[in-house]
Amino acid sequence: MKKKLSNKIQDPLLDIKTGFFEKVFEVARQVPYGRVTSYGAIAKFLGSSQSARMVGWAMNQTHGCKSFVPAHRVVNRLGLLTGKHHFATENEMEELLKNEGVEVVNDKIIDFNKLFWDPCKELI
DNA sequence: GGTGTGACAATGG
DNA sequence: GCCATTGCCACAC
Repeated sequence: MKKKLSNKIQDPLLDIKTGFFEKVFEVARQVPYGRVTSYGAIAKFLGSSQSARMVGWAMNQTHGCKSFVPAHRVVNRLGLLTGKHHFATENEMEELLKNEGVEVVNDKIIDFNKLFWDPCKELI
């Protein structure tokens, strides 16, 4: 039964068509422990700084991704956990960050500027 | 194949 | 400094 018509974006490794998701996942996995990054940073690293939305979209696929992607380390440029609602539980993202030593208050990362991890500079 | 949308970002008033 | 608008690419319908 080949019913994988709309399920094509289930495996990022197979998504070598565009390679966009693959890059997003790869970068996301390279985020060090206790550090965070923004969608724009990843988008910029991918060469599509204006397509930050796609990064968020890619994160949405991480749910169906077999490999673990630290999507909790990826937040918007304000350090706000905008994507927490997409996790299993809203607390999960916050707890994960706290577990890594990241201070989170009101779904916002404290010292986001300090914890910010820029793939363009760090991951080269 | 056109339209809408999406976990954003940058810009303008 | 905040609200509204625009841009952007890929995917779902």
